[in-house]
Amino acid sequence: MASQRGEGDLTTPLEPADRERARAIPEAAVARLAVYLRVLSGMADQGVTTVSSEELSTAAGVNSAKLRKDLSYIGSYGTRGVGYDVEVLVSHIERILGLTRKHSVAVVGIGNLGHALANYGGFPGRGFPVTALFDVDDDLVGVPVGGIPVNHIEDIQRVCAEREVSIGVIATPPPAAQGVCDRLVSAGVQCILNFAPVVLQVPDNVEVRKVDLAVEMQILSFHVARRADEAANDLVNGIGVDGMVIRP
Amino acid sequence: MASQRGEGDLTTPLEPADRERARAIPEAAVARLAVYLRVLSGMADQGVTTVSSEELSTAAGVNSAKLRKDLSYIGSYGTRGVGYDVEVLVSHIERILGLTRKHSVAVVGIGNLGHALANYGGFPGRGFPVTALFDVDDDLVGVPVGGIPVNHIEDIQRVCAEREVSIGVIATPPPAAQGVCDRLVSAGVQCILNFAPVVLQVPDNVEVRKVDLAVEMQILSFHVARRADEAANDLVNGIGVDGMVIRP
DNA sequence: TACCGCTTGTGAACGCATGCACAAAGTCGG
DNA sequence: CCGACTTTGTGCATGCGTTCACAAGCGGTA
Repeated sequence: MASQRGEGDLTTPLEPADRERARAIPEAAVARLAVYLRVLSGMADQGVTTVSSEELSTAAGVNSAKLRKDLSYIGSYGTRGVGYDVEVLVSHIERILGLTRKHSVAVVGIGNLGHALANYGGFPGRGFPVTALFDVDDDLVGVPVGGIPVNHIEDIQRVCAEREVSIGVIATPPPAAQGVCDRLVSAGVQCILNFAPVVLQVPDNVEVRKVDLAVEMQILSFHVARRADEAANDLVNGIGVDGMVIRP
Repeated sequence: MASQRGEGDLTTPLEPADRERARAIPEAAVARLAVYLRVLSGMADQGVTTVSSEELSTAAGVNSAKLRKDLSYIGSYGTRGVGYDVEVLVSHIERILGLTRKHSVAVVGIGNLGHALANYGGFPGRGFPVTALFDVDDDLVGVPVGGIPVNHIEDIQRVCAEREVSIGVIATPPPAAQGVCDRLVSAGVQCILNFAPVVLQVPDNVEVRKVDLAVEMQILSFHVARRADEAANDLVNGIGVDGMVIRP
């Protein structure tokens, strides 16, 4: 048990054992870890010190076995017969997710969405300070939004370097997205969160996550349609909408 | 070829063959179909009439085999040796995704994000008109946002019924989310898009999709950390940051 | 008409993620 | 100190999704 680590030390960030684990964590599990972390933080705020996999999993909306497996990816920090120490788990997940380091965020495209993002003011969950804003519109340049003055998009490279931006958020109209993305990449940004409904082309060393409202809506639409369809289907098969069989 | 269907006819929406297929489409494939649809629409606008799986797949950022399999879920609409007719594919995907019907959207929580969403004015991709806005703040009630006056949250049930809302969007602060969700559900809304960082509890017949910025950021953070870690690891193993071996 | 080249559609193999079920391991009460 | 109870951690089986590879099918050409 020779662990316990300082904050954001980039040269020796994790013990070798943890390091190999970090490689092996499935993407899906990483997303859930973030959810567990939020639930755990809430519990810690309420003074809860210990939690079982059963409690935590229901609060996070997953299967308890899945939860335990997810936690096992990052090591064994529970006590059999008791559960998990909330504080320990929180700090351990934070370390695995790299949250001991601050991640400076730049938002590009200060339209409606960009405004909303900038005004979140330090992203939800903290640890993600927005330190730079960009837009093409000269009228916006210099105007402070959420306390930060907007820079012109031409200055991306310089400003991102100065402020050590590690995450770029693209909130531009679709046609501008790829160009902005290219600039962010050439400015050394390796992680991009893309709100524009465009498939971005990036080099292998850059990580892109996309948030696509249109796609989300259309997935919901699909389910509406499927349901309406099943209902119609059941009707012609003699089953009423309430599940009662009409013609037995 | 006894197909071709009218618009949003809820009683006989799909041919039996299509109906069974719709059940079987994997969730992941549905999400990609929405992406294909967008790419195809763009192509159609540029006058492209035919596209091969290879072209379409690279434009959509996926493997060509995956694309063909995805399309096979919705039927065989390609021509061997030639490719797919863009128009045919567009209208077929639209039908499968249920986009021949308009889906009325309600946004709850008119803060920064709610404003941004309301102002999108008919959601990206069209076919998702925002027809109702809600907030608890009395000062907001009656104020038009994006052309639609805000209603008080107490009136959700009545207004949603009147305007036949089929999709509810939750953009409230976290503590309010579950309450709002419950009201939407009791108002008969069966599809919810949740922007609040909360795990919603809903009955089985309700479909929830969540957009969680904090989680997205944390996933990116994880990759930043993993990368920094690999770099450190490679350094101690004698591999420089540019991939060159220092001590062979 | 018969051949050739191109592209689709899909059977089959593979790999990843999920869920089950249980042994291991710890606590607590007597 | 021991035994009963609780909860973790994980080996294993199952199912889903992705990828490969190729036969089937179509248009163009001679």
